[in-house]
Amino acid sequence: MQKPMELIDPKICRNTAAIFRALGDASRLQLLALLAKREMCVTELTEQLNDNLPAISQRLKLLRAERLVKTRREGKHIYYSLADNHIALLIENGLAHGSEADDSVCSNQETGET
Amino acid sequence: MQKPMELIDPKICRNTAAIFRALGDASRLQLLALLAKREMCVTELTEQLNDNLPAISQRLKLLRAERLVKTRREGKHIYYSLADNHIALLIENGLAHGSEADDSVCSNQETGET
DNA sequence: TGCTCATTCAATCAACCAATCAAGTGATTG
DNA sequence: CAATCACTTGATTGGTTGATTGAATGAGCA
Repeated sequence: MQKPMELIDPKICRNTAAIFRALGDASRLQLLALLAKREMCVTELTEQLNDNLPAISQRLKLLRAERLVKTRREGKHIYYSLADNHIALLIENGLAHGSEADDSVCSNQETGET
Repeated sequence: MQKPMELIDPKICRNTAAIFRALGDASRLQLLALLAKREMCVTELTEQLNDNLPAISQRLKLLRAERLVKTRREGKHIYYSLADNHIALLIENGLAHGSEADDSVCSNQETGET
Protein backbone atom coordinates (compact mmCIF):
# COMPACT_ATOMS: atom_id res chain seq x y z
CA MET A 1 0.00 0.00 0.00
CA GLN A 2 1.19 3.46 -0.93
CA LYS A 3 1.50 6.06 1.75
CA PRO A 4 -1.92 7.18 2.99
CA MET A 5 -3.09 10.50 1.64
CA GLU A 6 -4.73 13.28 3.55
CA LEU A 7 -8.49 12.82 3.63
CA ILE A 8 -11.00 15.59 4.15
CA ASP A 9 -12.44 16.08 7.62
CA PRO A 10 -15.56 13.87 7.60
CA LYS A 11 -17.66 16.56 9.21
CA ILE A 12 -16.81 19.10 6.53
CA CYS A 13 -17.35 16.42 3.95
CA ARG A 14 -20.84 15.66 5.19
CA ASN A 15 -21.61 19.34 5.45
CA THR A 16 -20.54 20.02 1.92
CA ALA A 17 -22.30 16.96 0.59
CA ALA A 18 -25.50 18.16 2.23
CA ILE A 19 -25.23 21.47 0.41
CA PHE A 20 -24.62 19.75 -2.90
CA ARG A 21 -27.49 17.38 -2.27
CA ALA A 22 -29.79 20.33 -1.64
CA LEU A 23 -28.67 21.78 -4.97
CA GLY A 24 -29.10 18.44 -6.66
CA ASP A 25 -32.70 18.72 -7.77
CA ALA A 26 -34.01 20.49 -10.84
CA SER A 27 -37.02 22.04 -9.10
CA ARG A 28 -34.94 23.39 -6.26
CA LEU A 29 -32.29 24.65 -8.63
CA GLN A 30 -34.86 26.50 -10.69
CA LEU A 31 -36.22 27.97 -7.48
CA LEU A 32 -32.79 29.10 -6.34
CA ALA A 33 -31.96 30.56 -9.73
CA LEU A 34 -35.08 32.67 -9.43
CA LEU A 35 -34.15 33.82 -5.95
CA ALA A 36 -30.70 34.68 -7.21
CA LYS A 37 -32.32 37.46 -9.24
CA ARG A 38 -34.34 38.94 -6.41
CA GLU A 39 -36.17 38.05 -3.21
CA MET A 40 -39.67 36.67 -3.55
CA CYS A 41 -42.49 35.38 -1.41
CA VAL A 42 -43.93 31.88 -1.73
CA THR A 43 -46.99 33.03 -3.64
CA GLU A 44 -44.97 34.73 -6.30
CA LEU A 45 -42.61 31.78 -6.60
CA THR A 46 -45.63 29.58 -7.05
CA GLU A 47 -46.82 31.69 -9.96
CA GLN A 48 -43.42 32.06 -11.54
CA LEU A 49 -42.70 28.37 -11.34
CA ASN A 50 -46.24 27.39 -12.15
CA ASP A 51 -46.31 24.79 -9.43
CA ASN A 52 -48.42 24.17 -6.34
CA LEU A 53 -47.76 26.15 -3.21
CA PRO A 54 -47.19 23.50 -0.54
CA ALA A 55 -44.66 21.78 -2.75
CA ILE A 56 -42.66 24.98 -3.06
CA SER A 57 -43.02 25.72 0.62
CA GLN A 58 -41.68 22.25 1.29
CA ARG A 59 -38.67 22.84 -0.94
CA LEU A 60 -38.00 26.16 0.71
CA LYS A 61 -38.15 24.50 4.08
CA LEU A 62 -35.46 22.07 3.00
CA LEU A 63 -33.32 24.83 1.54
CA ARG A 64 -33.72 26.83 4.71
CA ALA A 65 -32.68 23.83 6.79
CA GLU A 66 -29.48 23.67 4.76
CA ARG A 67 -29.10 27.44 5.10
CA LEU A 68 -29.12 28.07 1.40
CA VAL A 69 -31.92 30.60 1.68
CA LYS A 70 -32.94 33.11 4.34
CA THR A 71 -36.27 34.72 5.11
CA ARG A 72 -37.53 38.17 5.91
CA ARG A 73 -41.05 38.82 7.13
CA GLU A 74 -42.89 41.91 5.98
CA GLY A 75 -46.49 42.09 7.11
CA LYS A 76 -48.35 39.11 5.74
CA HIS A 77 -45.59 38.13 3.36
CA ILE A 78 -42.41 36.18 3.96
CA TYR A 79 -39.71 37.04 1.49
CA TYR A 80 -37.08 34.49 0.55
CA SER A 81 -33.61 35.17 -0.76
CA LEU A 82 -30.30 33.37 -1.13
CA ALA A 83 -28.45 33.03 2.16
CA ASP A 84 -25.22 34.49 0.83
CA ASN A 85 -23.31 35.28 -2.29
CA HIS A 86 -21.23 32.17 -2.04
CA ILE A 87 -24.31 30.12 -2.84
CA ALA A 88 -25.11 32.25 -5.87
CA LEU A 89 -21.59 31.64 -7.10
CA LEU A 90 -21.87 27.93 -6.60
CA ILE A 91 -25.12 27.82 -8.55
CA GLU A 92 -23.75 29.98 -11.33
CA ASN A 93 -20.67 27.80 -11.50
CA GLY A 94 -22.70 24.63 -11.64
CA LEU A 95 -25.05 25.95 -14.29
CA ALA A 96 -22.11 26.98 -16.40
CA HIS A 97 -20.86 23.43 -16.31
CA GLY A 98 -24.34 21.97 -16.80
CA SER A 99 -24.86 24.12 -19.88
CA GLU A 100 -21.76 23.05 -21.67
CA ALA A 101 -22.32 19.39 -20.87
CA ASP A 102 -23.50 17.23 -23.73
CA ASP A 103 -27.18 16.45 -24.11
CA SER A 104 -26.88 12.72 -24.54
CA VAL A 105 -27.66 12.39 -20.86
CA CYS A 106 -31.26 13.52 -21.30
CA SER A 107 -33.57 11.26 -23.24
CA ASN A 108 -36.39 13.79 -23.71
CA GLN A 109 -35.77 16.94 -25.69
CA GLU A 110 -38.56 19.36 -24.81
CA THR A 111 -37.41 22.95 -24.85
CA GLY A 112 -39.81 24.32 -22.28
CA GLU A 113 -39.67 27.70 -24.02
CA THR A 114 -42.87 29.80 -24.21
CA MET B 1 -49.49 38.05 -11.03
CA GLN B 2 -46.30 39.93 -11.73
CA LYS B 3 -44.66 39.57 -15.09
CA PRO B 4 -43.18 36.10 -15.58
CA MET B 5 -39.43 35.90 -15.14
CA GLU B 6 -37.00 34.07 -17.31
CA LEU B 7 -36.61 30.49 -16.13
CA ILE B 8 -33.60 28.34 -16.78
CA ASP B 9 -33.79 25.88 -19.63
CA PRO B 10 -35.18 22.72 -17.99
CA LYS B 11 -32.67 20.56 -19.78
CA ILE B 12 -29.74 22.53 -18.43
CA CYS B 13 -31.42 22.58 -15.06
CA ARG B 14 -31.73 18.81 -14.93
CA ASN B 15 -28.22 18.43 -16.18
CA THR B 16 -26.81 20.68 -13.51
CA ALA B 17 -28.94 19.13 -10.81
CA ALA B 18 -27.61 15.72 -11.78
CA ILE B 19 -24.05 16.95 -11.32
CA PHE B 20 -24.86 18.43 -7.94
CA ARG B 21 -26.65 15.27 -6.90
CA ALA B 22 -23.59 13.23 -7.81
CA LEU B 23 -21.52 15.54 -5.63
CA GLY B 24 -24.08 15.34 -2.84
CA ASP B 25 -22.74 12.35 -0.95
CA ALA B 26 -19.93 12.35 1.58
CA SER B 27 -18.32 9.11 0.32
CA ARG B 28 -18.31 10.29 -3.27
CA LEU B 29 -17.03 13.69 -2.29
CA GLN B 30 -14.16 12.18 -0.36
CA LEU B 31 -13.42 10.00 -3.38
CA LEU B 32 -13.44 12.97 -5.74
CA ALA B 33 -11.29 15.04 -3.42
CA LEU B 34 -8.73 12.28 -3.55
CA LEU B 35 -8.86 12.13 -7.32
CA ALA B 36 -8.45 15.88 -7.43
CA LYS B 37 -4.93 15.36 -6.14
CA ARG B 38 -3.92 12.71 -8.64
CA GLU B 39 -5.26 9.84 -10.71
CA MET B 40 -5.65 6.52 -8.96
CA CYS B 41 -6.83 3.01 -9.66
CA VAL B 42 -9.66 1.34 -7.77
CA THR B 43 -7.37 -0.75 -5.62
CA GLU B 44 -5.47 2.26 -4.38
CA LEU B 45 -8.66 4.20 -3.73
CA THR B 46 -9.91 1.24 -1.74
CA GLU B 47 -6.84 1.36 0.43
CA GLN B 48 -6.80 5.12 0.83
CA LEU B 49 -10.47 5.28 1.73
CA ASN B 50 -10.31 2.10 3.74
CA ASP B 51 -13.52 0.80 2.22
CA ASN B 52 -14.49 -2.28 0.25
CA LEU B 53 -13.69 -2.47 -3.43
CA PRO B 54 -17.08 -3.13 -5.02
CA ALA B 55 -18.59 -0.22 -3.14
CA ILE B 56 -15.99 2.14 -4.54
CA SER B 57 -16.30 0.68 -8.00
CA GLN B 58 -20.03 1.25 -7.76
CA ARG B 59 -19.54 4.88 -6.79
CA LEU B 60 -17.07 5.39 -9.60
CA LYS B 61 -19.57 3.91 -12.00
CA LEU B 62 -22.09 6.52 -10.95
CA LEU B 63 -19.55 9.33 -11.18
CA ARG B 64 -18.52 8.11 -14.60
CA ALA B 65 -22.15 8.04 -15.72
CA GLU B 66 -22.40 11.72 -14.75
CA ARG B 67 -19.07 12.38 -16.45
CA LEU B 68 -17.41 13.67 -13.35
CA VAL B 69 -14.53 11.26 -13.69
CA LYS B 70 -12.76 9.72 -16.65
CA THR B 71 -10.77 6.53 -16.98
CA ARG B 72 -7.53 5.49 -18.57
CA ARG B 73 -6.53 1.88 -18.94
CA GLU B 74 -2.92 0.90 -18.52
CA GLY B 75 -2.35 -2.81 -18.66
CA LYS B 76 -4.26 -4.44 -15.84
CA HIS B 77 -5.04 -1.17 -14.11
CA ILE B 78 -7.73 1.36 -14.79
CA TYR B 79 -6.78 4.81 -13.63
CA TYR B 80 -9.46 7.28 -12.61
CA SER B 81 -9.22 11.04 -12.61
CA LEU B 82 -11.51 14.05 -12.59
CA ALA B 83 -13.17 14.65 -15.93
CA ASP B 84 -12.10 18.26 -16.13
CA ASN B 85 -10.84 21.17 -14.12
CA HIS B 86 -14.27 22.71 -13.85
CA ILE B 87 -15.30 19.86 -11.58
CA ALA B 88 -12.27 20.35 -9.38
CA LEU B 89 -13.22 24.00 -9.03
CA LEU B 90 -16.78 23.14 -8.13
CA ILE B 91 -15.62 20.75 -5.43
CA GLU B 92 -13.11 23.20 -4.05
CA ASN B 93 -15.73 25.92 -4.02
CA GLY B 94 -18.24 23.70 -2.26
CA LEU B 95 -15.76 22.52 0.34
CA ALA B 96 -14.82 26.11 1.07
CA HIS B 97 -18.43 26.85 1.83
CA GLY B 98 -18.92 23.59 3.71
CA SER B 99 -15.94 24.36 5.92
CA GLU B 100 -17.10 27.74 7.06
CA ALA B 101 -20.65 26.52 7.68
CA ASP B 102 -21.65 26.01 11.29
CA ASP B 103 -21.77 22.52 12.74
CA SER B 104 -25.21 22.72 14.29
CA VAL B 105 -26.57 20.99 11.21
CA CYS B 106 -25.09 17.65 12.19
CA SER B 107 -26.67 16.04 15.21
CA ASN B 108 -23.97 13.42 15.69
CA GLN B 109 -20.48 14.57 16.55
CA GLU B 110 -18.27 11.59 15.87
CA THR B 111 -14.93 12.68 14.50
CA GLY B 112 -14.23 9.63 12.42
CA GLU B 113 -10.54 10.33 12.89
CA THR B 114 -8.12 7.41 13.22
C1' DT C 1 -62.16 39.56 19.07
C1' DG C 2 -63.08 36.95 15.31
C1' DC C 3 -62.18 36.45 10.28
C1' DT C 4 -59.19 35.95 6.40
C1' DC C 5 -55.03 35.55 3.87
C1' DA C 6 -50.31 33.69 3.55
C1' DT C 7 -47.76 30.19 4.78
C1' DT C 8 -46.05 26.19 7.57
C1' DC C 9 -46.35 21.72 9.66
C1' DA C 10 -47.26 16.68 10.19
C1' DA C 11 -48.31 12.34 8.37
C1' DT C 12 -48.62 9.17 4.70
C1' DC C 13 -47.11 6.85 0.61
C1' DA C 14 -44.57 5.96 -3.54
C1' DA C 15 -40.19 6.30 -5.82
C1' DC C 16 -35.50 6.47 -5.84
C1' DC C 17 -30.89 5.44 -4.03
C1' DA C 18 -26.86 3.19 -2.26
C1' DA C 19 -24.61 -0.87 0.01
C1' DT C 20 -23.72 -5.60 -0.46
C1' DC C 21 -22.56 -10.02 -2.42
C1' DA C 22 -21.92 -13.21 -5.99
C1' DA C 23 -20.94 -13.94 -10.58
C1' DG C 24 -18.88 -12.18 -14.90
C1' DT C 25 -15.37 -9.77 -18.04
C1' DG C 26 -11.05 -8.51 -20.04
C1' DA C 27 -6.07 -8.13 -19.97
C1' DT C 28 -1.66 -10.20 -18.78
C1' DT C 29 1.28 -14.22 -17.57
C1' DG C 30 3.01 -18.79 -17.55
C1' DC D 1 -4.94 -21.69 -23.64
C1' DA D 2 -5.76 -21.84 -18.87
C1' DA D 3 -5.10 -19.29 -14.68
C1' DT D 4 -4.89 -15.05 -12.28
C1' DC D 5 -5.36 -10.29 -11.34
C1' DA D 6 -8.14 -6.08 -11.45
C1' DC D 7 -12.22 -4.65 -11.75
C1' DT D 8 -17.31 -4.42 -13.24
C1' DT D 9 -21.99 -5.83 -13.30
C1' DG D 10 -26.62 -7.36 -11.68
C1' DA D 11 -29.98 -8.39 -8.24
C1' DT D 12 -31.61 -7.65 -3.82
C1' DT D 13 -32.78 -5.09 0.07
C1' DG D 14 -33.04 -1.46 3.55
C1' DG D 15 -33.09 3.35 4.04
C1' DT D 16 -34.12 8.24 2.31
C1' DT D 17 -36.48 11.45 -0.08
C1' DG D 18 -40.22 14.16 -2.07
C1' DA D 19 -45.16 14.90 -3.28
C1' DT D 20 -49.55 15.33 -1.37
C1' DT D 21 -53.24 16.44 1.73
C1' DG D 22 -55.36 18.54 5.47
C1' DA D 23 -54.91 20.78 9.74
C1' DA D 24 -52.53 24.55 12.22
C1' DT D 25 -50.25 29.13 12.92
C1' DG D 26 -49.55 34.02 12.80
C1' DA D 27 -50.29 38.72 10.96
C1' DG D 28 -53.45 42.20 9.70
C1' DC D 29 -58.10 44.04 9.28
C1' DA D 30 -63.06 44.90 10.34
